Amino acid sequence: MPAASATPPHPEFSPGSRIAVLLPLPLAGPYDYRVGPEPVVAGDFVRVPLGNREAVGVVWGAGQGDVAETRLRAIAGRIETAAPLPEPLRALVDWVAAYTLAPPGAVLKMAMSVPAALEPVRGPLLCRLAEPVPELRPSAARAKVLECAAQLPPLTAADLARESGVGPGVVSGLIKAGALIVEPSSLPPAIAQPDTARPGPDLSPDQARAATALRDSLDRGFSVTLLDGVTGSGKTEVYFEAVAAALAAGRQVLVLLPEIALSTQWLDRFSARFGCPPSEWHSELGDARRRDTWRAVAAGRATVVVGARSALFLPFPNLGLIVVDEEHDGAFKQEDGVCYHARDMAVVRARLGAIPVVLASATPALETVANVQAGRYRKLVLPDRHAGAALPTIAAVDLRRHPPPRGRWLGPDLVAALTETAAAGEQAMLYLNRRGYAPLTLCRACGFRLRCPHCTAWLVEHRGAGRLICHHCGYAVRRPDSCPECGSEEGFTACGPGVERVAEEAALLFPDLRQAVMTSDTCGGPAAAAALVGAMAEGRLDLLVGTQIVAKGYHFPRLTLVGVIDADLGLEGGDLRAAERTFQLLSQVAGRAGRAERPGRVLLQTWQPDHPVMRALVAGDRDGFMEREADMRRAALMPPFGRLAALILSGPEPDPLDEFARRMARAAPPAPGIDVLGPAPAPLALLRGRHRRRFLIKAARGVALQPWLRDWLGRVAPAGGIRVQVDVDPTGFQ
DNA sequence: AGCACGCCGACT
DNA sequence: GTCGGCGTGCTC
Repeated sequence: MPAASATPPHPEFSPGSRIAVLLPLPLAGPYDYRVGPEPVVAGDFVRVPLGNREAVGVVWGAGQGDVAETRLRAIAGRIETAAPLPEPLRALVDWVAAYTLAPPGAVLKMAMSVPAALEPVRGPLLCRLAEPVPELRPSAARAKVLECAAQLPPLTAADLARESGVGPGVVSGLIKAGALIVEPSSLPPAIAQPDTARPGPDLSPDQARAATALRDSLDRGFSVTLLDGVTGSGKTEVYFEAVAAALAAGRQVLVLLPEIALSTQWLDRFSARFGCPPSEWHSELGDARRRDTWRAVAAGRATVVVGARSALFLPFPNLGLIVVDEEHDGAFKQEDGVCYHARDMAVVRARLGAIPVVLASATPALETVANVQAGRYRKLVLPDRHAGAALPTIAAVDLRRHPPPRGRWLGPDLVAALTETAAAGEQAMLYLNRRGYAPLTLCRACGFRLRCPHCTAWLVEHRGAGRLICHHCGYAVRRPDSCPECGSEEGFTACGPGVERVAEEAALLFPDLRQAVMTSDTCGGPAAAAALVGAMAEGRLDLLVGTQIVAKGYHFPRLTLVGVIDADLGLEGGDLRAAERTFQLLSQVAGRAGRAERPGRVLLQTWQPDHPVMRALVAGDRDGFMEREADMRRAALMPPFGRLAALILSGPEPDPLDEFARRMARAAPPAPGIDVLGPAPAPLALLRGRHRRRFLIKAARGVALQPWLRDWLGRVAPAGGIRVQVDVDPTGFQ
């Protein structure tokens, strides 16, 4: 493998010495062990005794020595089938653990997510004839073996000897002489290698300039480049050129996408460019594919991996480029377990591996924009849509002046636009970021609202599934016959719209249109999503009604109208990033319209057409909007101009939880530049049957937040089933 | 994460 | 009188 020198050598530890082994468990740190009779190197996977069982861990470095020599136990053995965990990945594990305050072993667990990959390759070793058979001293016994090997399928050495009627020594002699080749019976599945020699598409001058700049960054160590291009500007084609160049240089490439399971169009484009699909990495992968892909990455056989955020922890020995596409997308933030932001950690991984990282977006995150302005990230701009297509026109529809009829959600302007689009034989999309039929159901007699017994949330009616469902814990019930509160059998009223209800209304108004609903529940798997996307792209549908998954990077050439049912939806609930996120989502949805010859238009139904988000969208003033957002955050010393951490306390009973929260508040060590806000009920005060309280910690930019948090958390010990979760740089409202 | 140790309800 | 529930604590 060329350029293997990119990975520094692994320090070796001799037999009998004391080493640190990190186990994929939520322990405070690595455990010390004694090296057995064989030396090991840092990164080696080893089996170690742990209590009365055995665990697999990774040699992390020299022992720390804080455990008595007499308590030290010896390593049970080295796992020989796996290459050592590459140094940059070990460094990333330590970095992420220190930054997120997660136990290092919990982070390592993400890098060892496929235990089966470390098991020895199954199946017996089989012998087959070498081609060509080398010159060797002939003998009758050897001739018999060679004849059998030529005529029979591959056999084990013992079987081959028996079939040939010779002793086992003859066969092993032939193996030693190179006339027989021994291979495991279950060969790793072959992975098609991308063809970098295939010519890429014709690039516009802007695209070509950006592609050249990205290619040039490949052999210059660590760098971060924001690829900032309007929707439909061909960012993918540009970074594909950098991918091709990295592959041609013999390096591996990682592309992170927010929702890989739904990215069939991306996969098609990759195959069209490189002649074969990339390796995929996401949670929907089957066990066998996961295991094979992990091994292929570790062995350097998988050269391009496209994956969700967890792909960041794959054991690339030779990574040369990382791309984070749709870098602004909230799906890159992991909210449970180890809370990390894959975009930011991709930047760290790139720095630790001394390689470039490309962040691509039409609506970059404010954090990224600030990093560009501070000179930490470079920016490449694609100002125009590809192939002469124009950006769609965006108009706000004032629902105060032109409301839909009572109980309806499509206003007269949107209905007129849909009529025109249908008459022109073009496609339309209706966007509402709310799954199900209705977000709230209440009793006709007493007004009681059906709520989840385990969460602070209303039950959402899913009429298609015939259920009321909690979107937070998955609790589902059939619609009750009588009110659980007053017992009335008068029935229930559905309040507010979900996509199902909008689709129902559209079907009523436009019975001739071929329509489909696209949400995470209607397209359960990648195959169903691909089918819907394919039907839309090929014009077998006229109208697509969907949640935010319809916004994700799809290219529907015949789509000219996008209607946003409730543009204000994301603005509720004092979230720091509500405006920014709404702007990004609506820009992304709007960007689906008019991507080919026909111009596109977008109607935003809103109750607040004067809101800065709506004004900016209508005026196409992204940069002005982001500047004003930045000004507000700067004035409030909020991220990225200050730092934020959230502490979520949860427990089975509210009273002990509140008592613990008060104890925590008293224990907070005073420090200049750090403000502790709370405790307060967390935004979901009850989730999955657990009560939740939240602290927000606000710190100045230069303050070392993690040591302070560690100090604080060390002063109080939760008990009675109470758990404390730390989220450094929280993004959602948790 | 496992697995053991340790204190309170329904059984032979 | 025991078998077994899962709460708390330890594993180099």
